[in-house]
Amino acid sequence: MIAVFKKYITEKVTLTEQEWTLIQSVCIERKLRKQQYLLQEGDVWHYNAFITKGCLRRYRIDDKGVEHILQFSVENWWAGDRDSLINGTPSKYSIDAIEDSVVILIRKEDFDMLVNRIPEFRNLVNIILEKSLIASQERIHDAISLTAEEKYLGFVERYPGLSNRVPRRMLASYLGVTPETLSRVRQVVMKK
Amino acid sequence: MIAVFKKYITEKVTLTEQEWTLIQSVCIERKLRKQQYLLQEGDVWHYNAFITKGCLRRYRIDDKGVEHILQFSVENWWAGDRDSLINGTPSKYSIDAIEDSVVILIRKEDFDMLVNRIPEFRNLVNIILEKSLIASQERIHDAISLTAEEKYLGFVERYPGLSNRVPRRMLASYLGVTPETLSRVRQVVMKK
DNA sequence: AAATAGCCTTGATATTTGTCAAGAATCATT
DNA sequence: AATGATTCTTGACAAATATCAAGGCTATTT
Repeated sequence: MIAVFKKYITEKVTLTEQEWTLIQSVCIERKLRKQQYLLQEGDVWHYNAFITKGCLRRYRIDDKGVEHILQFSVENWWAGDRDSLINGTPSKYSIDAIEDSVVILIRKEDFDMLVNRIPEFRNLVNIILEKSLIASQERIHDAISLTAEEKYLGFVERYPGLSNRVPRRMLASYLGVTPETLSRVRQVVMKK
Repeated sequence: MIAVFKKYITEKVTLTEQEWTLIQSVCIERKLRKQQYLLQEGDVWHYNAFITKGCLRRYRIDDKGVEHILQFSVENWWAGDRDSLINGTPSKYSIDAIEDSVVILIRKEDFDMLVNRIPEFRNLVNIILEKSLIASQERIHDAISLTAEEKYLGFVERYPGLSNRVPRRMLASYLGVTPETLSRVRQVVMKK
């Protein structure tokens, strides 16, 4: 499964063979069964996680016990809790697998080492950060501006395929509406 | 006003005198009258902007002509449109001054040069990026999870002072509610 | 200080979304 | 294939928020 990661990396940057060997040497592959936790609320997060297979979600649970999903991560994307990682604080989030998944973990110290030793890797990481931030801004815009229907259609357009892959109640949670509302929205959309 | 920027920088990282001189040499100071644009929708953004005085807002206007504010930036914070800056695409946002303001502009090429020549500066920029991303995640959570009242109280708590500094209709726009709703929410909160 | 314009609030009403409950459909396990 | 458990949908109703309209307040300009 590390081949997926290698493909991802080498498509984005050109590395020497030694550099890739160095990266590979700090990669930890971990399988996750559906429903299994990668991170539980309250624990401190020490890794960067790259998904080579499957789908994960990061979410929080409010006072009333309702889940709110901040992120879905599928193959070729990253997961984790930056806040906990950087500040060393207990995580407010939980991360678990929506499908049987495989992730590659790189410990924070190792990741920092890679960033310092491989300039191309640093660039890549920076670009990912920038893209994440731009995407977050877009999501904030949608959250404060759009109706439930617009949010749903926007999601389907932005992440084609994913809307059929995640359970509806989770999609509803991600969009910030109830499952019932999403169900009705979909019904209306179908008729058009 | 550049003294404000120097103070900001030197409080965060230690620089040699030459390094600061280099930074200063690419700083462009610009005054903005209240209401004046720093960036207009459709234009390409080429800078990083640091606010030394005043308050700016970044916003979008939807099909119905309604403004949606993505960000307020006050003294000692940054403004700009990363998306346009990085991708060279026309901006979806406008940025203008809520108060008479002073900003320091650094052209993209110059900024990249600083990042490459001054390792400490690169670190600083990275930390800012990380913090911005963490804050964005927090805002997404609030947007999809909280009621209007909770959003308002959260804002007041997170940005004390700012809620009295920006016009209420703009605060409402930032929170994703109408001015009328914010007005009513505040009325309820006052009584408690 | 007067005039003007924009902003904020308040009320009445409409719309959207949430809540609760029940039945149907789907999925996982045996 | 049968069972049970979860998820999804649908309906009736409740609550939250938006819309529209009017009046009062505030600030800016003259």
